[in-house]
Amino acid sequence: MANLRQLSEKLGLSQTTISRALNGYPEVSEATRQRVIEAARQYDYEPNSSARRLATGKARTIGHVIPVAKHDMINPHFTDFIAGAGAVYSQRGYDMLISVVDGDKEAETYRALSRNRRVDGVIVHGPMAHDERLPLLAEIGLPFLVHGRTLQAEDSYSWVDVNNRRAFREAARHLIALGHRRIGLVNGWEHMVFAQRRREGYEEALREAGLEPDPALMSSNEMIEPAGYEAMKRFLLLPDPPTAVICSSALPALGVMGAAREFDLMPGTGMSIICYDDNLSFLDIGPGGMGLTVMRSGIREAGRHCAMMLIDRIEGKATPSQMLLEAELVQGSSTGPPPAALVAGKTSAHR
Amino acid sequence: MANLRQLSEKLGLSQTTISRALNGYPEVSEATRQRVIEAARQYDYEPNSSARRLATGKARTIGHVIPVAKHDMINPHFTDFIAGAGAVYSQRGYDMLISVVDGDKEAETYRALSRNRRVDGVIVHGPMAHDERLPLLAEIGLPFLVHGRTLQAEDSYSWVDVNNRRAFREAARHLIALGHRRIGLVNGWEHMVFAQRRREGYEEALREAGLEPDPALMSSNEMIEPAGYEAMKRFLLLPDPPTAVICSSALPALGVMGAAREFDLMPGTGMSIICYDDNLSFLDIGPGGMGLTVMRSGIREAGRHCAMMLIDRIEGKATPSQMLLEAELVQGSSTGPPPAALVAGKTSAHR
DNA sequence: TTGTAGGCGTTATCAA
DNA sequence: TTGATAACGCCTACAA
Repeated sequence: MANLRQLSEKLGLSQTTISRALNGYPEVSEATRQRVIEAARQYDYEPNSSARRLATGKARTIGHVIPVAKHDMINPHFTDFIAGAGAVYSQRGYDMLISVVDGDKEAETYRALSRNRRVDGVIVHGPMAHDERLPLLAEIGLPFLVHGRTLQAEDSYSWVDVNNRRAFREAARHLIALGHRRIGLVNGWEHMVFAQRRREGYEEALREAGLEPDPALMSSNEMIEPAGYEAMKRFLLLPDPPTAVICSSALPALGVMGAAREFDLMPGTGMSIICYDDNLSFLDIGPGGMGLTVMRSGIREAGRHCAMMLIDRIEGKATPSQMLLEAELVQGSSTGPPPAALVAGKTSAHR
Repeated sequence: MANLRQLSEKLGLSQTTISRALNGYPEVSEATRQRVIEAARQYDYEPNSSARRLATGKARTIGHVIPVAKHDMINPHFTDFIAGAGAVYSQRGYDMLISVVDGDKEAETYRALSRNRRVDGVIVHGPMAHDERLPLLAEIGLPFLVHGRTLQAEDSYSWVDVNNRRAFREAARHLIALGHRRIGLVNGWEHMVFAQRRREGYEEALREAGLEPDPALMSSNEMIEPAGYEAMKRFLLLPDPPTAVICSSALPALGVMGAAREFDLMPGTGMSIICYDDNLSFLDIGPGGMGLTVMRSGIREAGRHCAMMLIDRIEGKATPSQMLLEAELVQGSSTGPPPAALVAGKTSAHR
């Protein structure tokens, strides 16, 4: 059955009543409602979404704008994020609109999305320290939620973020407690705020243990396999190489492991490794998979939270709000006391 | 400016004329058109998409349905595919709708998408040998294009696929020409048609060289790192291990490399490796990246072709059509004559 | 070349 | 509890 009118003629009821029955309005009698619902199923009727959107003024759609330059990398974490967010959209009757645009057309795209009324709100990905998208979205009045935080006024907008500073501080503390004094950091690009925060957490832990952060033991790069490999190799060629390393993500961790292996350093005994783990579905680096000790906070859950909070906001069930997720340390076999400490018997073995 | 009526009042023109001017109809005078376009820009007017969709009956949206079970893996190739498809959608004024649904609700989702008129067509991902989605979509009359092929009547529907059989035949031939006789295959799950075709191509090449395919040298599994590792390890523990291996994808290739390294087999001299390469933006396994010899066909281009062909079809510019992409052999440093042949001097070095 | 009027399929207001 | 009727904002015959 194509539309309301036809169904109403079939049933001898007005379109109004049918609409009300189907949309759960209270004023329609239970008998009528049942009859309508039954008929809708029988005749395979479903409201036309454009018509409904036009009438209600709601798009029931959330947008994700993905800027991509020609041969740009596209963030592999995105897949799992949208798996989480998308599941929530489906449950709550929203559509997910993904807009892949040239890197320099992002602002323009937000403007168009808003003018068109194609979306009720957007999720902002990969926030920079000072991100021009936030004032833009505020100006055009498009509800948004940021996955991550900027350094702008934190409580003026909605976000979902991981406590990256704490995660990396805890990781470093864990290694320090095991006896490590030379700890490397394989980080992402620091124009991404989360990477900055991660370094800060790492440095905090070092300093509170009386260790001075050494720039030679830090790298900031794309979070991909070769970047991890190169960073680790550079570390290991130092006169005073690290006995442990903290890595920012699963992909570079593969490179880190590869480099360690080239130097015959077994994870956990020759070299301790802790990796931040987004719990990517296609790359299980933690115990159960590759067995690394990880700081874990699932990016799928982050996606779910983002979707829920933005929808609540759009539906007026919440005001701008924030959520700080904590990463959890999961013991694998890639951490242990440093080789020197083992020999000197300075530390008791963990576990 | 919110809508057409307001703009028409501002300009002292009818809504009709403005609509025509903006939509490029020929009958409006050039002077008027310029004036309208200028005013639209100035007042920041853009047509409401729901209204337009309702009036035209076109959604200008392409759907992608992604079935995901609770703790399922979500295909990492998807990211690059949608980067390619999404770029085309943007250029041609289409929206991309992604529907993440429970694994068992896929059919229901297609039905809803169609009844609602939310999309003009869909891309079908990950076709099975006999895929029930195709008859379903044909029945409900929703235009679709398959990324890959089923074993159903190939010219009855539109698809874009890689010539997987040929790619793997060529890869195997290349290794055979180098002198290899024991060649392993690290494949994906064979309920995916492309994996079947890959094995067939591999077996063809072996047979034409008088080699009998050995089940002990084949594995079929999820295309992730640990699967590659386990398969390779199993191969290497055989009494008569392979001297070369063909791998289905970048992620398992990492595992294959890792296992080879554990056995002190250098890629290219101790162990030849050819990998099928989707040219994932975040994992460059070919020359320039990890340096493997690869059979390459970019999945982003595949996404582009899918999008273009489906849109052409929807807009009546084309009938159902098919496109078979060829993978290209790209020489890296992971292939060479087998160690035994080197010693015996049976083969001249390649290149 | 421009304008009038009706329709697209819903939802929402007001009256019965 | 139900029903007319008027939006919602655009497109498109048909008329001028």
